[in-house]
Formats: sequence, C-alpha cells, structure tokens
Amino acid sequence: MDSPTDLFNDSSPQIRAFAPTHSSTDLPGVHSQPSTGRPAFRPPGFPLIHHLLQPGGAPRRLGGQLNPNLSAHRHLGDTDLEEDREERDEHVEQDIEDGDGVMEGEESLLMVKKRHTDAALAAEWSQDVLKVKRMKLESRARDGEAEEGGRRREGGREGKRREREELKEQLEEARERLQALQEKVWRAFGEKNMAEEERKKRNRYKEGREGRRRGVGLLGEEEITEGLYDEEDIDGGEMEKETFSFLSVSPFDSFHRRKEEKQKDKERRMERGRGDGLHFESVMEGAGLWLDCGGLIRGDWQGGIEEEGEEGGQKFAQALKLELGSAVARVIDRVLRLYTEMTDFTPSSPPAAISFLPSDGGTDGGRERGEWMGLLAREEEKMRRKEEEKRGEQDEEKEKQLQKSSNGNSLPPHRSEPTDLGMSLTVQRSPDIRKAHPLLGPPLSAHLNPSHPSLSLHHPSLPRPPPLSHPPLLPSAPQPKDPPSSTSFHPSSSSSSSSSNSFPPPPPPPPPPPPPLPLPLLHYSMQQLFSRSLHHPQLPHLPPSRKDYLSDPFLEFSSHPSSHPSFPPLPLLGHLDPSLARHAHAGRDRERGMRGDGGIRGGGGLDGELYLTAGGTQEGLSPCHLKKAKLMFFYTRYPSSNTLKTYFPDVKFNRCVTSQMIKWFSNFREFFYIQMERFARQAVREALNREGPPRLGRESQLRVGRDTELYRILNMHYNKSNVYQVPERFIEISEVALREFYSAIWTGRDSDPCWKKGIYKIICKLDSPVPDAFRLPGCPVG
DNA sequence: ATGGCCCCTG
DNA sequence: CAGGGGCCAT
Repeated sequence: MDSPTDLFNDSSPQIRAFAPTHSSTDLPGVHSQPSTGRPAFRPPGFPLIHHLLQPGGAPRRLGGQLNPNLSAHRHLGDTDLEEDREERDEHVEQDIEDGDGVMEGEESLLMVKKRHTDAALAAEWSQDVLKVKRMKLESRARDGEAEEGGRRREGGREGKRREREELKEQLEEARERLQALQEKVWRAFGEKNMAEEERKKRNRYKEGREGRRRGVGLLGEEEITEGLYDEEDIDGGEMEKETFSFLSVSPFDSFHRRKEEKQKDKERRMERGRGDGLHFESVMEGAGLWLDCGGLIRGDWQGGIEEEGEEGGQKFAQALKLELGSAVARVIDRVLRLYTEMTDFTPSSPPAAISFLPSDGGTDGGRERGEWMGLLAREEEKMRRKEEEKRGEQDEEKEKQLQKSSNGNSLPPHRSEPTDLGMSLTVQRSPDIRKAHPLLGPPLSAHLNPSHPSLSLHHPSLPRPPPLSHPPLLPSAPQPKDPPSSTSFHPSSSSSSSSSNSFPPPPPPPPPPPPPLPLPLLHYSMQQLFSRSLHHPQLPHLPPSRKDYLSDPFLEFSSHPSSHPSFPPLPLLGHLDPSLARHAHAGRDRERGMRGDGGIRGGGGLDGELYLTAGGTQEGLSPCHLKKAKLMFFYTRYPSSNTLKTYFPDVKFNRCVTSQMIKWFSNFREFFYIQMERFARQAVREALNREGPPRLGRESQLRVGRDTELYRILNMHYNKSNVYQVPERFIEISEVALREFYSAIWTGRDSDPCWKKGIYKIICKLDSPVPDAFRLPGCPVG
C-alpha cells in the first residue's frame, strides 16, 4: 500500500513491526541466530507498543525478575522488524540486555500509546511522563555516580543498591500505570466511536506534547537531542528502533539467568549507592554524556556491559529514550509533512494515503494499526481532520442537494401525454375525417407539401451557427412547423393545434414534467444540483470542454449520413432556455464525471433523472437511460444487446439490465406499431369514406410530416421534451411503416394473425446507425 | 432448456 | 412501462 510511510524509509520497519503476524521466529530463542553474527542476547525486534496492542497475547517466557509485568504482556514480535533491526543498532541490543532498558521502552511505549487513550488517560500519562522524566534524571544522576563509582569503586555500593531498588520500584510503578493505561485504552477502543477517539487523540496529543515540553524543562537535553535528529532522519529512525528494542523483553528471555544475576548485583549496588548522595556534577556529566548519545552511545554502552553494564545500560536507555522521543516526534513531523504535501497535491481523496490510515476504528485491525497510528498520531489526526472536513463538506452538499431536489420534486406537473393521445383519439372519432387525419385528405396534402420544403430548410441544426455566437437564431429553430398552416387544415384544430403548438417551440418550453419515478428524481435532482454546483463556476471555461463533449459529437451526429441534423447542439439548447441549458450542462458534466471511475455520477436527464452510483458503471437503469433509449429509437428500432452496450457505456449490463432495456425497445416498438396501425386504419377508413379511388392521394397522404398528428404523437412519446430534432430518417421510416400497415389493412392482410410480422421485418431492416453522440455516457441532451 | 419476441393486461 | 403468458428458434 502506498502510504506516506513509504516515503519515510526509516519508518517502514516500524510499520511492519506492527503487523499482527506472529511467527515462531519471534520466539526468544530464534532471535539470536548465529547467521546474524549477533550476540546471543541480541534483543528481539518486538515493537515497543506491541504488547500493548495485544493485551490478550500469550505471555512469553517470563523475562526475568525485572519485567514481570511486561513479560505478562509480552507478545510475539515481528520478524520483519527484527530483521530490520538486525541491520542497525547493536548498542541498543546490548543495552536491552540490561533489564533497565525496559522502563525506557515503556515510557516510549506510553508515549506512543497515550494517543489511544482518552483525555483522562492522557493526563495520567502526562504525569507518568513527568515521573519517568524524574526517574530519568535520577538515574542519570545515578549513572553519573556510577561512572564515578567506576573510578572510585570503593564507595557507594549500598547507595547503588538503593538506587536500583528505587528504580525498580519506579519501574514497577510505571508498569502498573502502563497496564492500567493499556486496559483503559482497550476499553476506550471498544467503547468509543471514531469521532470521540479522534477528538480525544487530538487532546491526548496536545497533552503529550505539553508533557514532553514539561519534561524538557527538566531535561534540557531532550531538546538538544531533538535538534540532533532534526536533520538526520536516519538517526531518528535508529532511535525509534532502539526505543522499540528497549521494550522488547527477549533479552530477558534469552538471558534471564544472567539477568537474574545482574539483578542481584544491581540490587546490591543499589543498596550500596543509597548511601551516596547524588552529585549535581555527576548529573551534569551524565547529561553531557547523553547529549552525545546519538552517536556515541555505543561506546558508552560497551562500557555498560562491563561491571556496571546495568548502569551504563540504564543511562544509555534513558538517553535513547530521550532521543527516541524526540526522534519519533521528528519522524512523525516529517512523515506528516510529507503526507500533508502529498495530500495537498491530491486534494480529492488520496486513496492510498487515506487507506494507510486506519480511518475506521476497526476492533482488531484498529488495534494492530494502533501502534502506527500512535506514532503517526499527528499525521493521522490531520488527515482525519481533512477527511472529516471533506466528508462534512460532501455531506453538507449532499444534504443541500437533497433538500433542493426535494424542492424540485414539488415542481408542478405538466401536461400529460395521455391527454394528447386521448385528444388524438377523440379526434379520430370526430366527424371531420379530413381534419382528424391529415394523411388522407387532398387538401391536407396540398397544404402539407408546400410547407414541407420550407420546414426542412428551417431545421435549425443545418445552418446552425456556432453555439455561442448566435443565440438569437435559436428561438426560431427547433420546430420548423408553421403553426398557422397546421392549424388551418389540421384536424381538431382547436384541441390538437393548441397542443401541437405547445410542444414544438422549445424557446420557452414548459418545464419538463417530473418523471413518474420519484426516487430517481430525487437522485437526479441531487445529481443535477451537484453537477451544477460543480460546473457552474466553470461556465466561463466551457468553450473548450463544450467542444470536447458536446459540439463535436453533435456535429458528427448532425453530419450523420443517415439522418439530418436533428440534434440541436447543446449550447444552442442552452440559449434556448435556461432550464434546457441547465440540463445540457448537467448532462455534460455528468458525462464528464461518468468517464471517471468512482466519481458520483448518474444519468441526468431532461426530465430530471439522475442516479447516484458508486462505481464507474451504473448498476441499474435510470430515467435518463430510458430517455436516451427513446431517442435512440429514432435510429434503431431493433437494437442488439451489443448495440445497447455500446451506446450505454455507463451502464453495467447484466442479464436483468439487458432484458430490461430490450423490453424498453420492445415497448417502444409496440407503441410505434400501434400508432402506425391506428393511423393506417384511420387512413383506410377515410379513404373508404371518401368514396373515391383510394390510390389517388394515398401516397401523398400516407406520410408523416413534422406537422402531422402522428408525428406529434411520436415526438411526444419518444422525445417528450422536444429537445431533440426528430431525425428525418425516422420520419421516413414511419411513413414506410404507415404505408405498410395501410397496404396490409387495405388488402385485408390484417386478417392473418401474423400479418404484422412482415412489416416488422421491413422496419427491422430500416434501422440506421445511432449517432456517435449516443456513445457518450448519459444523455446526449439534457 | 433457453432466450427473444410478441401480445395482453394492469 | 412492467409483468406474465405464449410462441418460436436455437
């Protein structure tokens, strides 16, 4: 996984160390492998915090008297960590051999762990830190004394022993505290939700920092050591490792016998040293020594192995602790910086970075991740805060959108299609057959024919000006139909003409009717608003994108050989009506968004339908897809499943979806043929009623001009919003179907139960290619 | 047996 | 427009 930790090479070992894997190699005995050429008492690579994270872990062999509690918590370490550590500090290992290092490790552990405790624990922890610091000071003083004692052996044996005992007591106390903290941590982890955890972590972190600062007041060298590693990440990493090794108990496991001896010796010395006062001089000496611990600890530690190895180890451990504390902080800061930089560069949800953060307070995983979380508490917090902010913003936006969409749902319903159909049907029954059926009457054809050429010339798409340059042209464009002429001869002029007038002119089109599906509408509204909010600011920059996503495909489409330019460019639509423009923009935005994976996307539609989808493709079909399918029906009445897949790239096709879409087209055809049959029968009746030779005006009458009722009905059904120009090809095919039906009815073939199949075959062959614009996801037009 | 289509119904 | 039944081809 790509995490900022990868950028920080020195940190990676620790990350691995936190891995929950426990292998037999973690056993104490395995740690000292001859191949490594390391001393047998080489400390294991147990992460400092590991045992904290695994409270229930199987206790290992007791690691000697010094760390009974710790050993109880001991858990198998991580082989990787061990390996990494093998390549590094040896002095640490030796120092760990001395049990005194455990305390230091515990402190570090606490420092890390404190981030997982709640505020109260944090306070407690601060106290602990102070206490440990004091212990450090004391031990330092003792160390100094010990060094001096090395020179003047004769004195202070008893004092030493006393010191040791004190140290031991303190250590025990620290361990107890640690245990308590650990328990609290577990409880907190189990009970608190993530938000609380994060908040508390922040508080804890603050407190920890404060505690550290306070500690600095006592131990000035901490600051200095921090400075040491300010520029040296490697050193910091080493220090981190050392810290972890301090916690590890394996040295005790491996050499518990030796430790016992040492412990006894220590106690003896402690008792000895008790009598000796702590000299400030020695303290300073020790401090000075620790100042150099970054690089010289080794020698110091080597000295520690000797008679006073415990003391030296203690000193070393303390120094290490100090440096580790600061180094860890540095590491964290550095990682944080790196991480924040990364996140800054990828503001839109850096998955990798986020993934590395255990954002979800998982129980088990959270524990294991917890260590690293602790180390990276700061980064994590920042990241989480960022994420939270992002989420909060998104949620806010979603809520807003939902609200808006809910408001949008309350849009007034618009004229329903059944009304038109019903009107046409009533017209059909009207006594004036000529009016009701423009296809039949000679006067109708006479009127229609002359009007047609002019109508075709008026197609707005043909002389379409550059989208943005000539908005004024739009109003006249969409519907070439001439209202007066149509009304003059159109059947049921009163009702149908009014209705026909209402649908053709897009310039001030009535608000599109809300789709019958409330849920999709909701999604749509949200999506639409989302798109709008996202891209409205981009409107000034639209020209290029518009060209990429809209104009080009539609120009292609317009120049399609099989069809006249029937799809007005979206920019034009935008000028036609703000609402249409909005739809167009939404659709375009959607299309753009759909191309990307993972983005919120959905089918946005003219009638306002969008689906929020999680993946790159949509599981279900949205009203937008239905609309698109209807528009596609203008070109293909019998699309294959492959065709559908080609033109619905944003749909994740499965059996259900495919069958549903096939069913759509089946329904489209059904409606289409029903209308054809109906008008064909009407024409037949009219022709019969005319008493004249039906052939006379049949060819001219059986046509589907843009000014005919049949056209209006079809347009209403497949292009309800009338945003698209119905392809001329579709009109031609409609005429073919109408004539076929008329012919079949006229000749009485309709008596055959399968008489329609022949017509179906004919129409099936008349499918024309779908414009490439439909290959884009979403609706080609709002 | 399966899938596609048509037809009918709600 | 969806669902169910029937038919037909594979």
